[in-house]
Amino acid sequence: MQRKTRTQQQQETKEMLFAAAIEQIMKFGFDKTSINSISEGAGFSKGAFFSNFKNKYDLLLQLTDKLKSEERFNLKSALAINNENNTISINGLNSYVDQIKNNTICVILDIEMQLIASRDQNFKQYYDQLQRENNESLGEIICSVFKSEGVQPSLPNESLAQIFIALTEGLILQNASNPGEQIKHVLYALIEKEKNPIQTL
Amino acid sequence: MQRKTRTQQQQETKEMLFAAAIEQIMKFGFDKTSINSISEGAGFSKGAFFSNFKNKYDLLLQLTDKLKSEERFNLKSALAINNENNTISINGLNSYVDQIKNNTICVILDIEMQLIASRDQNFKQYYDQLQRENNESLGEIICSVFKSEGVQPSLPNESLAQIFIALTEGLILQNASNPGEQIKHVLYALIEKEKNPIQTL
Amino acid sequence: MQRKTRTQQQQETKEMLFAAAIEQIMKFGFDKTSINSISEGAGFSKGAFFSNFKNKYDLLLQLTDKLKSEERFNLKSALAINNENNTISINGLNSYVDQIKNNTICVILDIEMQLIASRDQNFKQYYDQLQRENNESLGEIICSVFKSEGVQPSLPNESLAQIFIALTEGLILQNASNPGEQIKHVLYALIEKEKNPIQTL
Amino acid sequence: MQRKTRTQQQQETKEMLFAAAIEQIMKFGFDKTSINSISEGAGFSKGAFFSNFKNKYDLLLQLTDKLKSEERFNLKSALAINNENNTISINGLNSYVDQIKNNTICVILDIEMQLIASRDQNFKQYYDQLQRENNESLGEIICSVFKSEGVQPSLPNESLAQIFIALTEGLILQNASNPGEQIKHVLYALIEKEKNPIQTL
DNA sequence: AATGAATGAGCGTTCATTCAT
DNA sequence: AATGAATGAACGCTCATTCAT
Repeated sequence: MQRKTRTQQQQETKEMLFAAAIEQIMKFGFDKTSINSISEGAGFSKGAFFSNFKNKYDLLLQLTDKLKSEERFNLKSALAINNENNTISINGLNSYVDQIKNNTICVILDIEMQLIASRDQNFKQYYDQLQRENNESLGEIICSVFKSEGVQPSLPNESLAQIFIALTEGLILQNASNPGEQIKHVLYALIEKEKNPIQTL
Repeated sequence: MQRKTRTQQQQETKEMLFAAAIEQIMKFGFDKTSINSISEGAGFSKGAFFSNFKNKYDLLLQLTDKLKSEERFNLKSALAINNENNTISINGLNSYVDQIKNNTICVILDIEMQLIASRDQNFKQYYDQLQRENNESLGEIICSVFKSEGVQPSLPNESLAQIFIALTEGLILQNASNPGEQIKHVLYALIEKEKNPIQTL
Repeated sequence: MQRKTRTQQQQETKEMLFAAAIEQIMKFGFDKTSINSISEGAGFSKGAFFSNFKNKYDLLLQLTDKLKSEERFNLKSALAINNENNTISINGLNSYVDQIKNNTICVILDIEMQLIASRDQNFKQYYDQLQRENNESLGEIICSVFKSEGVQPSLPNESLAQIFIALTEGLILQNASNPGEQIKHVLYALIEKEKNPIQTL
Repeated sequence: MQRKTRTQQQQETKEMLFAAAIEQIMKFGFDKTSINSISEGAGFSKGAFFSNFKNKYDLLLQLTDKLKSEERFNLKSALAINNENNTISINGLNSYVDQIKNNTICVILDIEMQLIASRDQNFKQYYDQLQRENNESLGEIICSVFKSEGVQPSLPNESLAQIFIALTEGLILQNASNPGEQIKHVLYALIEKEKNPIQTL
């Protein structure tokens, strides 16, 4: 008796192709990652790739969708916990930052995607649409941290999310020594700023 | 009497190749930019390219060197003015930010280079060495701004530079709506933070 | 009670595959017609193709057989009518010519097959064997026309058939404006020639 | 001292590529002839092909142009001789027919091209334009033969040319036993027909 | 009988690089 | 110094074919 249906098996193949693609795009970049090496990295031949993706660009779209979905799931989970506790402490964000910090793969991949988006209008629309939703969740989370400190951010949630992402990805890309500490430093400063609103620089 | 010496002519050829390379790497990325199209974009044939660069990788090194040198020159100039005035006001940085903000080309190119560096150890060493010096100057400038507000940054100059770059490049890459404003917002917060040192979050 | 036996169903599948194959080979040529697109054109997947044909070459053989059989059937029918009437008038041939003229599909397909035959000895033998029999019938028919005009052709029947086919297919392939008229013009000339046997050019 | 200039050498390369292409398209057909095998057949690598042709379709266009030009040259030469003698005897055409008869290559290639034209509108226009001019010359030649027998053809020159080509190519494609004899047989008939204009079939 | 995932050879094409000119 | 023909590896992709279902 077979455990796996055909559909399951194909899903597994696709997951292995995704995994190999992520690994290689991270290592070599999208352009230098060949369909052949993705397939072989996943333990298949080229044909398996084309049974699962229409072409290389389709892989990019599906991979972006997958990664952003996972990101969305993680963010929504964090928000769900927030709803239970009614607040997210800075310590809560700390662990998130630390986790992201280690996740160089995601950072490099996301920058790669943003770079592709900056050069390909079609992909940009696709990427931005997925990113916007994630930014909303991320913005809410950061906003929550502000509120847990008793302040209201004067920047819109989207900006908070973008600043957070810029810092996280930028510092990791620059191989900065303590990205997590520095992100927290900036966040503290932004929260403190709201506590002392009398700034007239 | 010849107007241009041979060396001058070659230098001009090289400059045109650099210009074409910058334009195309920005538009298409390093991998998708071919030597042929760079050469033709500069008004020459492939041969001119190989008379000026050992190979495609050599172009990357020389281009990085060139761009980072120019950046260094700009930063040193800013510092020189600083030495005259003994300080750089936030307004001084403002104009720098505004200028960078418009300079999407440089940002995309620099991110491309950092991405390449993240995947190529040899290039990473080359890039980091050039970047380190620039970070020092940039750090000094930002430090100066802090001092002009009467405070001493608690972060090392290098971190200040890296945070500044992360914000600038990250926000531009994300196509954020007011990158300049947001960068300033963060900077003000960091300066304010130093004014109210009693943070114990 | 089942309407169709299994054999009937399979035969229907095969007919649909034949129809799709004819359409696509005509449109794109044998080499550029893929098994996949034939199958999908027939409303099936690749699997149906390989259940009905050993491989692509086998389709070619069976399709040739099918088309030549149908041609043979048509020719024999025409001959049968001839046997009743004891003669075929030129007008009888006219309608045949007119019908062929419109049947560009058959012409293109037949030329395709002859071209393949000219390059593939195995297929050539297969094709020639089928064609020879059809040429005999066609030759008899044309001979009949001569006889209906009271003359005996001096060319062997096979040559008459080959000339007739060469004209029909060649003129259609060249997109000549009135292929039917021209074919008749030539036929009349050949018949007239037999009426005036004193040619000494 | 070098005998061959660079341009000459490239021309020679191109000629060898043409020769190899002709040989292989004749043997295997256009679709089954690969750029690689053409190049290797000519003694070069793939790169040489792409230095001489934009792509495979460009080869088809240039090859068609070349072959039709040569054909045009031959036909014009035959007409020039005609102008000297003021007439072309049937014997003159005989030798032409005999030569064509042996030139199976040209026939197969031309049918291949007509088949491609029947499926590709762009190529059809290109081919037809070249063919039309050749048909004019061929029509004139055949007309001349009629005149040398003291008659005026009742078919337009273009039709005469098309009938002649249909017979030549069609009989050769069918592997008919004496194509030359049969073509002459038909031509004689057509000429005789003009001598006995009272046909009322 | 029919499906369609997977194979793997092969194709057209691109492109960094070499080198004779 | 610059040209551009030629090389050959690599790429994205197609497709006939196999086979477990």
